[in-house]
Amino acid sequence: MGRSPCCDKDEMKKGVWSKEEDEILIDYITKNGTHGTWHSLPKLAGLLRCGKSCRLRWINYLRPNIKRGPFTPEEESTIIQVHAMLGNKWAAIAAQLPGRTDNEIKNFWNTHLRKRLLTTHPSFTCSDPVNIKCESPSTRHMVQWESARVEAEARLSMESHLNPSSTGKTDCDFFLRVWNSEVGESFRKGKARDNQRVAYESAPSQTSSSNKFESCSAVTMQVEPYRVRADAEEMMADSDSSCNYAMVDSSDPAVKLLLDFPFGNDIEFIHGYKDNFSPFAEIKFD
DNA sequence: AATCCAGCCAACCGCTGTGTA
DNA sequence: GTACACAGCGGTTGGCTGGAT
Repeated sequence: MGRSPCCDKDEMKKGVWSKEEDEILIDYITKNGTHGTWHSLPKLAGLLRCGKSCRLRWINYLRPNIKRGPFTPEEESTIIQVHAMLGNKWAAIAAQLPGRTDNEIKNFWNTHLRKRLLTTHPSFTCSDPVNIKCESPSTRHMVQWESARVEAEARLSMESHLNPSSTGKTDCDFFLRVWNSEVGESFRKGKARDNQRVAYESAPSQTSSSNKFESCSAVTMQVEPYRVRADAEEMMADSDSSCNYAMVDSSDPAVKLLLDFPFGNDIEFIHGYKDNFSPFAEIKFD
């Protein structure tokens, strides 16, 4: 088949954008929005750039609410943790950091975080998510997400149980925030595409996180883990008989990072309950 | 002062996913 | 079902900058 090029490259300007070009693009989008096609935008705006270039420039640099400057420690933690779960899904990671772009996060990871992790954890693998050994990416992600969600719910339920004065809206709901975000959404869509048989109710996004937290409580704690494992095992059997549900290696630095929450190490409180609801049941807790 | 080199980051390239005719 | 157009994503490149020699 073959496809016509997106633009006539000989006629197009490349390289760094000038201030004038930026102004033209901003002016056009301010007046007309980005509702048309990026393909036609440069022609309409009077720019000698291809549509892709305009889109990239707008998204990564010119659009409102872009956050510039160094990454905060909280942002770093978020990047490391989401990366530990998803791997090099920069757009998904960026969805967790308002104002940050996938390109910026990718660059930051490649120039700072990866080196730092390689220094502190020589065995660290840079692109793989948590080391659940399954050949099917969709299955692996399914297990990871469901596990993370269960653990987050458990954490919250336990915390509110131990601390009734808690509002239930703490930072330990990290995973649920992610789950309720674009990342979780894309995951759920991907899962639907995969046609897995797993009965999977629950779109947590149907309710607000805090509401869900208050309602899920102990029932969820008791039921979900078993269902998750059963579902996961069923999926393994369905999707790939050779797949080894060997679970994660606790020595994997990615797992350690995942478990190392940025807002206080509250992992201990689930130790006593790990057989009930830890998705990492085979991890040896210290 | 000149050169080299490594790090950073904006931008490009090529591929994939999705919608549509 | 097929071909195509387009948007979006992730990997890679190349120019710029600042520090070292």
